[in-house]
Amino acid sequence: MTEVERISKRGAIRQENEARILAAAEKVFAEAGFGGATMQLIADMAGLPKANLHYYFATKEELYRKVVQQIFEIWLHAADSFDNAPGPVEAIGAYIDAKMEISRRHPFGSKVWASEVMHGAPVIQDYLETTLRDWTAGRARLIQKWIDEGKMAPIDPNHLLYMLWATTQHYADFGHQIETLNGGMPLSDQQWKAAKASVKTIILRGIGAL
Amino acid sequence: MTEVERISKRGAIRQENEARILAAAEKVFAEAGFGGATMQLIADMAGLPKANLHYYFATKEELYRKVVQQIFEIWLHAADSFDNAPGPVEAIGAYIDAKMEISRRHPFGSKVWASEVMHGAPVIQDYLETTLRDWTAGRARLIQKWIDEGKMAPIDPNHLLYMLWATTQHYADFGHQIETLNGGMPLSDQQWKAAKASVKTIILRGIGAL
DNA sequence: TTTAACCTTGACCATATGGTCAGGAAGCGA
DNA sequence: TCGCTTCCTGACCATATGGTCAAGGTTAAA
Repeated sequence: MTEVERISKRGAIRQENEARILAAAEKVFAEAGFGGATMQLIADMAGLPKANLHYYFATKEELYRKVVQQIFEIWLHAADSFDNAPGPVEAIGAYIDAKMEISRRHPFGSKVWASEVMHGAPVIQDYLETTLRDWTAGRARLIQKWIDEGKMAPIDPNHLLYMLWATTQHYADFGHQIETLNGGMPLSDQQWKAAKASVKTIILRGIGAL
Repeated sequence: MTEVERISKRGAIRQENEARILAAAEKVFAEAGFGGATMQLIADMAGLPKANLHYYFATKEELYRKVVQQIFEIWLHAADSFDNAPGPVEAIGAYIDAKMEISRRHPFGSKVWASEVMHGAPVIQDYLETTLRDWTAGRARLIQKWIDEGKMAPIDPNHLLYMLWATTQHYADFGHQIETLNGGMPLSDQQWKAAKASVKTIILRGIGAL
C-alpha cells in the first residue's frame, strides 16, 4: 500500500478514485475513440479492477459523459478573456493564448471533444444548442460592435470564431501530425511560443486590428 | 497487376461493389469511428450481406485502410493549385478554395482522416513520414521564397500551413457544430461562399499578401 | 466492540462482433 | 452445352466486451 493510498482512505476515497478514473478515461477515449475504448483498458490505466469502475460510474456512457462535460467546463473558462477587454487585439489575443495553452495542457480533452462533435454530438447536443449557442451569439455581437466602432475590418463574426477554434484546437487534435512533421519531436517551448505568435499575428492582422 | 485484377476489369461487378462498399464504409467510419463502426452496419448501408464485404475486403482493417488512402489521394490533388502560381495570393487563395470545396463535398473523408490522425495515425503513419513530410517541406520552401521576395510578411511557413489545414478542414470535421450554431440548418450556397471569402480574406491579409 | 455505510473484486453472464466456410448461383469463353 | 472463374450468402464460431453480483474487507461513529 502506498503512502498516497493510505492517506486517501482517511478522506475522500471517492473523490480520489473518480478523479483517477476520469483522467484515465480521458486519455483512453482520446486515443481509441468511444467505440474503441474498453472499460478494461481504462481500469488498467487507472490501476483499478474493472468492477470498481462500475461502482463509481454505472455505465461506459456515463463515464464518457462526465469526461466530455469536464472538458466543456474548461473551454468555457478560457473564454473569460473575451470579456472586460477594451478591444479585439486584447480580447482575441488573450483568447488565442488561452486556447493554445489548453491545446498544450489538455490535448486528450480536446480530442475527445473533437471526436464527440465529429460523431454528431450524441452526448452534448443540448450543450451545443444552449450554452454554446448563447456564448457564440454574445461574442459575435461583441465582435460586430468592434467592427461598427472601426476597431477592426468587417469580418463575419461567426467565421472568425470558427477560425479561432479551428486553429487553436488543431495543435491538440492534430498534434500527432504536427509532431511527425516536426521530425518526430513534440513542439518545444520555443516552438509553442512561435506557434502562438504566428496564429495571433496572422489573425489579428487578418481582421485589420493591428 | 495480378491475374485476378486484370480479369476483373472485364466485368464491372467488382469495381461497382468495391466502390459501393467504400462509400458506405467512409460514411460509417466517419460517423462511428473505427471502433464504433461494424461490418454489419457498413453492409446494410451498402445493401449487401456482411459476408459479401469479406469477399471483397478480407478484414475491417483492410477496408479502413483503403478508405483512408482514398482520402489521402484527394487531398494531395487539392495541392496542385499551389504549383504554377505566380505568388501567394493566387496559390493560397486557390488552395483554400480547393480545400473548402473538399470539406463540402467529402465531409466523411475529412472526418475519417481527422480521426485517424487523432488516434496516432496507426494506419497511415508511413504516409505522414514520407509523402506528407516531403509535400510540406516543399511548400514551406516555396512560401519562404515568397517571403524573401517580399511578396508576403515573414511568417513561419509551417504554422501557416497548419492554419490552412485547420481552418478549411474545420468546416467538415466540425460541420455538425457549425450546423447547430446555424440554427440547425446546413450552410447554404451563400454561406459557403461567405465562409470561403472570410477565410481567404483573413489569411491573405494576415500574411500581408493583400 | 458493535454497527452500518462504504468500498473492493473475482467470477460470471448475455450479447455483439469480426471473421469463416461450404455450397450454390451467375457470368462467360470455347 | 461444358467447364472454369467469379460472385453470393446463410449459418456458424471464437472471442471480446459491457455489465452484474455476491461475498468480503475497511472505516469511523456510537
